[in-house]
Amino acid sequence: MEKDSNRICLCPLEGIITTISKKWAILVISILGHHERLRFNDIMTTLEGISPKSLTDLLKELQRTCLVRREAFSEIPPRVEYSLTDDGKQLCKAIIPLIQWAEKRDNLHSKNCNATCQSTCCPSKRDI
Amino acid sequence: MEKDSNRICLCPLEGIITTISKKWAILVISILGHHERLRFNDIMTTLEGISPKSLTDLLKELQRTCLVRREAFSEIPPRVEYSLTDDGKQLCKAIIPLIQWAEKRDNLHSKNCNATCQSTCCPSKRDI
DNA sequence: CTGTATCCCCAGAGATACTG
DNA sequence: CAGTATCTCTGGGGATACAG
Repeated sequence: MEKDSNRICLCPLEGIITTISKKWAILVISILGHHERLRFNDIMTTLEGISPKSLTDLLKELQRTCLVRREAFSEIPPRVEYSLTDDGKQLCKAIIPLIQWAEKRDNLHSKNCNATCQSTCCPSKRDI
Repeated sequence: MEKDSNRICLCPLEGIITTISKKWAILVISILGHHERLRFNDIMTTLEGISPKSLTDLLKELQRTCLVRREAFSEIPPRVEYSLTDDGKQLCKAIIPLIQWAEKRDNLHSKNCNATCQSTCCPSKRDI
């Protein structure tokens, strides 16, 4: 029982958890983290399966929590670009240990991840 | 765009996210991480507000995913102790950067976290 | 192209009462 | 003490069609 961690407050985490635990959220963060800026449809097609409503809902939530920035250009046809804020980029880094832990654990528990990933479950692996 | 992270697969994370994003999940993991072993009622009272059903559901999920171990003793009255598995302990460590990021961010965005924590929102701060 | 506007559905979470 | 058994209800997520 280390003294330092005793002082850690879980409140802020609870807050952000409600955001990043939303479906697709981490995927969007990660994908944006690897592309600098992306348009609505690019994200849609990369995610393969998300509905426009779900994606706009999510993007709004991510804007609200200052993780994602939205830039609209007054053109015809309209162009909108999404990118991570500095906060979003830091989050991207903060979850790396979690991803690595999950990956290591997954490899220990089952060996079929690669097979699955090549097909449909994980578009991010191909596109990131 | 770093080459290494390009190879990271998000699949396993997606899997674990569905578990740890459940309400109370991270709180339970953290609390167990700081107490070695706890009984059902201890967790209940520490969490302040969770119903027995929600807690059993969650504990079952955490056992299913090999994060928490359950030990039952054949006594009257019955005694059951919960503790983290090695996997659970590693998870506990893996989310530290996330917690720190969230905490730092929370301090930047609003200064009233401490006030809130002292009251009701964050029993973990008192009890961990 | 970038979204809204609707409608629907059910899994997750809570409240309450009860049991071995 | 450590849970089950029920019931309820909300809202997140999806499908689809449409709009600026």
